[in-house]
Amino acid sequence: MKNPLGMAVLGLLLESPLHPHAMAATLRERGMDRAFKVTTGSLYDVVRALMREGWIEARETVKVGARPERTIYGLTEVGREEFTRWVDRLVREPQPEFPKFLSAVSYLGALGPAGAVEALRERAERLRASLEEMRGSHRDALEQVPRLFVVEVEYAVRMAEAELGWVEEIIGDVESGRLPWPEES
Amino acid sequence: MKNPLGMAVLGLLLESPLHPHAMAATLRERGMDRAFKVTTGSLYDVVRALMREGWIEARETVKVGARPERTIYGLTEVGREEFTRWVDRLVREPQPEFPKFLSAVSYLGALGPAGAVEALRERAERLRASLEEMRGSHRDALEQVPRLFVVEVEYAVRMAEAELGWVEEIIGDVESGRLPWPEES
DNA sequence: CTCCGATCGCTCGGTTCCGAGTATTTGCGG
DNA sequence: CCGCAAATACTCGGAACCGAGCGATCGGAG
Repeated sequence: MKNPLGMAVLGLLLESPLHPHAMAATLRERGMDRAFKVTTGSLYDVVRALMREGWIEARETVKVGARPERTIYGLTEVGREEFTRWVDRLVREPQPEFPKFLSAVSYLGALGPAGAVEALRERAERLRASLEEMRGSHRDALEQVPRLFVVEVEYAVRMAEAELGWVEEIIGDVESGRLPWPEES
Repeated sequence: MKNPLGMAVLGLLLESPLHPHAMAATLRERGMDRAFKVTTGSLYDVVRALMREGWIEARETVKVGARPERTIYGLTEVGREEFTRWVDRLVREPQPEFPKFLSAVSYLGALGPAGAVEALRERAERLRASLEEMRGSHRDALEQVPRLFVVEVEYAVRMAEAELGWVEEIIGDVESGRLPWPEES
């Protein structure tokens, strides 16, 4: 059980039993697909895995018309406990992560001073746009639900701001010569 | 070609031809394994993929003693170009990422106010430690190589600082009641 | 009433990932 | 000079991932 999508599923079932398709739909409706990579294929794999572990159980399988059956899953007692344990662990222990931008920055030199500035400028622009959007949906959401259910957006905003700040600073450093390009390249 | 490890490989071969094992060793020596997930299995897969694309080519296969053969790979002209294109793309376009902490924070509510504070405290502690370590290795590295080759550490530090700041703030908000827990739970 | 696009709900299978295992060689403490 | 840990170099196969596809149904425009 590594896939965080499993955590999302447990979190949903905490409220009420659901069938996989409904899980995906709900997750997307609530905008949680910004925090969890929800793809149909993985979802069914994850549900199967949660079954194997005994953290969820099939409650009933309903057949409406001639459509594929829907199997409705609910949380077990163990699942309820494991869910909190899971959240707790991920909050406590920073995991080694490998964001693509970190990789790219490791080879920023390859772009040359002019190229680097140009590319960073475009990133900055895009970051500003996505920040605007996040702030908007945060405002909207706050009118519907308590702040606690929106903290993850606040976190995302904060991180994006930090990145934007850094990008802008580096642009300045390159242009002012505080970040020189060594020789060749 | 999705795996960023491929980018790392190209970046290394830019300097000189290498065999896979040496790539892994060099990557780790330089601490680049903080920016790239370097696992042996994936490495050989990635190298094979780069071959398929024609971005690298086998230069020679040497046999020393009775050890497994080492196949030494070098960059092609195409590979050199694709490398910069790759870096450029990743710098320009923020990719949707799914850090585990973001997932966890989405369900912070599940821990209850006291539990959340406790867990966040521990995270803060660990973040401070890892920041200390990063700052140290940044200082050390700066004495050996130009700043350009260490910018990715500066980025990592900046992001960790932002996260730490946010975590501390949330702890404060929970304790002061600015982030209340709605009803039950 | 009939056609078409959207929605429903899931399966399938090809890629990708990656850790455990394998087999040799070198270095070095005793 | 013996033995054992560390380094050298890669292979293998199971697991995870995920998008394309599939077959059905529903809603509503004409």
